[in-house]
Amino acid sequence: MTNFPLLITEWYQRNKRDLPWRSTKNPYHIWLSEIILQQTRIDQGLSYYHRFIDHYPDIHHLANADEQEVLRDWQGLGYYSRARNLHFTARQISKERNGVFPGNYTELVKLKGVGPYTAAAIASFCFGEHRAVVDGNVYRVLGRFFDIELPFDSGPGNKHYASLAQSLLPQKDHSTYNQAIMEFGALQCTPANPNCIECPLNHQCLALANGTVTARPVKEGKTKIRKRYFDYYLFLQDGHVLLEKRTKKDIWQHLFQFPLIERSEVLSPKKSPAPIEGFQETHIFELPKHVLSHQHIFARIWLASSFPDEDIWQNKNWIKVPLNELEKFPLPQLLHRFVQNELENCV
DNA sequence: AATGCGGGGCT
DNA sequence: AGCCCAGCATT
Repeated sequence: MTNFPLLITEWYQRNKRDLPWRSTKNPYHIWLSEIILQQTRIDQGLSYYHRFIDHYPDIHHLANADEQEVLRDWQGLGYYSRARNLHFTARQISKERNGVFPGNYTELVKLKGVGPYTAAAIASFCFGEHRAVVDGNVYRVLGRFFDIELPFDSGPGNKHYASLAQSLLPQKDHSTYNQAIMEFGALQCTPANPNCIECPLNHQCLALANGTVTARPVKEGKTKIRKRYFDYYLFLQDGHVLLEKRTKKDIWQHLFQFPLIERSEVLSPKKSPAPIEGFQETHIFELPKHVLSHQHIFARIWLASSFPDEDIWQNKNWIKVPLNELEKFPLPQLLHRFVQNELENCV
């Protein structure tokens, strides 16, 4: 038996941050915050949370918005399927359930974009269900305190962590404890440089006693990075540009871009063929290397000061967009930055 | 069970 | 350069 939950909760009362979703049980607000915070740090997601609350005060506003508008508000946050699932689920709950969220884990986990973690969080925070949350923080805190050698990203490891977390969940104030263990992982038992010296659990932490703190939790999957080479073609004439929508199952699906040709090797300006008949570039922008979790993208933008004849590209899914409407189209972050920082120099 | 999906921050 | 982040959907 351990007083682990009590110590975690007491630490939380002394150290918790004041965050907007901590002072409500509104399922719409909690759900929105949890979707935004999937694989995303609070510092990065907070402004997006405020923007969505501002633009879509309740779930019906979100349901009645256009998907492209939602994607535009999500621009820069990454994992864009979250935004599409958010919008889909808002429409579903608004139309089919009159805006009322499912009230328990089993029903919540059926929603698109809501998995075991998010369903547990909503069930616990909004409805007081006795259900332990298991996120990256929980893997780390439990993996260290109990010095768990089982990888958390394996089948057996996943089940072990889930049942351990559930067994530790107190009967009283379990919702607060769920918040507490995640906050403890985010602020005290951090991935790098955990503050073990001042930790209230340092006398009972098995990983600290065994000198395995930095080795916990164990993960078996390793990341492999792919290099990609993108040639964008920016046709700029009379205050208009050509855009195309990404439709393939690939990065940035459903976002827009300048017409793109992907090369299989390092770009050679002399050998790169023109994207279309009559293309004549006037400038080449080298974009900074775009570093993502599983790929590095080397991109350049070829600028042409005139459009090709429309009958040449009308069979492609390219659209002609006035520059002052460009901001309505969700772009990948590397193109958004280019538009913000460089495009005005071309016009 | 394994893989793909963003962008930012840290070591 | 590699790992992590209030994970999930797809295959």
